Amino acid sequence: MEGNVALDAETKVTESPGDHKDELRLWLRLLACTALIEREVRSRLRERFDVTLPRFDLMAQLDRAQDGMTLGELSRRMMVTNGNVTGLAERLVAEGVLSRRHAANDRRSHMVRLTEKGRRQFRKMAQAHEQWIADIFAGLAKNDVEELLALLGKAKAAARSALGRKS
Amino acid sequence: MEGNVALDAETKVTESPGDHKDELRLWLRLLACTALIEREVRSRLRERFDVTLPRFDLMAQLDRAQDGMTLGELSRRMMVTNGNVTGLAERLVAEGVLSRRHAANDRRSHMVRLTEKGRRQFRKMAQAHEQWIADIFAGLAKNDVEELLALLGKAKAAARSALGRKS
DNA sequence: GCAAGATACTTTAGGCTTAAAATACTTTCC
DNA sequence: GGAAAGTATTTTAAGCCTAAAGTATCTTGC
Repeated sequence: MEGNVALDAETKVTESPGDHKDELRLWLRLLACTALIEREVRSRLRERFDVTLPRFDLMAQLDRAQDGMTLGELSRRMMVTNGNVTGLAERLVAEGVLSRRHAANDRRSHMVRLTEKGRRQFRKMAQAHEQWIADIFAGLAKNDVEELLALLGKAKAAARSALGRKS
Repeated sequence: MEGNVALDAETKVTESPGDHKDELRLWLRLLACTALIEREVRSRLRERFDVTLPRFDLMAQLDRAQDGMTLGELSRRMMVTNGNVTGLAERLVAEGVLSRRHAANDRRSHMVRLTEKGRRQFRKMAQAHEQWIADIFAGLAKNDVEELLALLGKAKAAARSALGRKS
C-alpha cells in the first residue's frame, strides 16, 4: 500500500495513466496466433478430408456423447447461435454422418448423434488433427506449453469474469 | 543425448509415445480464449458503432498509412483473400469512410485510404476498443500479461516455422 | 383447464469468407 | 514489337454466421 515513492521512479517510465498498450498487444498477438493456426487447420481439413472446421467441430462435440445431444446443447457447447447449428446439422445429416430424431420427452427438441460412418470419419480426422497441432507446436519447449496452458487459463478466467461470467 | 536412463523414470509417467494431448489442449484453449473475446468485441462494435470486426480491422490497417495502400497490400496484412478485400472495401467506400483511386504507375492497382470521416470514426472506435480490451484483461497481473506476450511470441514463431515460414 | 410466458428450434436477410475462374494490365524475353 | 508469363483485381458459387422474427411445444399460475 505504501512505499510507492520509491516505486514511482521505476514504474513511471513504462506506465503512463491510461496506458493499456500491453493488453492491446496481447490481444492482437492472441488473435494473430490463433488466426495463423486456424487458417492452416481449415485448409488441411478441406484438402485432406473435404470437411470444414465448423463441421469438424460439431462432430468433435458429438464424438463424446454416445447418445447424442440436442441441437440446443450443441449450440451452447460450440458457442454459436441456434440457427447456425440448424443449418450445419442439416448438411451433415444430408452427408450421412449425422442422424437426427425427436427427443423422447419433448417434442420441441431434436437429438442428433454421429452415425457409424460419421464416427469412423471423425476418428480418422481427429487423429490427423492432433498430429498437425503437435507438429505446429513442436518448436515449443514442454515447459512453455505448460506455462502457456496455465496463463491462458488465467486469461480466460479473467475475461469471463470481466464479461459477466456468462457461460 | 545420453543419461536418459535416469530421466526415464520421471518422464514415463506423463509421456506415453505419441502423446500430444497438452499441445491439443493448448490449441483448444487458445481457440476458446480468442473466440470468447472476439465474440464480445464483435458484439460491442456492432451495438455501439454499428460496424463489423472485419471493417474495423480494415480501417485499422489504413489508419497507419497516411497515403493509403493497395488492395493487395491490404489483403496481405489482413491475411485474407483478395476477393474478400474487394467486397469489404466496396461497402466501406459506399459508406463514405474509404476513398479509392487508381495507383499512379500501375493501372491494375487500386489505392484505398480513409476519408476524413473514416479517420474520425476509426479513432473514436479504436479508443473504445482499447478500453474494452484493457477491461477484459484487467484481472490479469502485469506480470502475466508480459509472460503471455513473450510465450505467444514464441508460439507464433514456432508455428510459423513449422508451417514453412510463409508470411 | 387454460391463458401467459418460457423454451427449442427454424427461417430470413444480410454480411463475411474462401477457392477457382475470369479480366485487365504489365513485364520479360526473344 | 509482340507473345508468353506474371500480377492486381474482380467475379462467382458455396458455405458460415448472426440477429431478429416466426412456429411449435411445454410449463406455470390461477
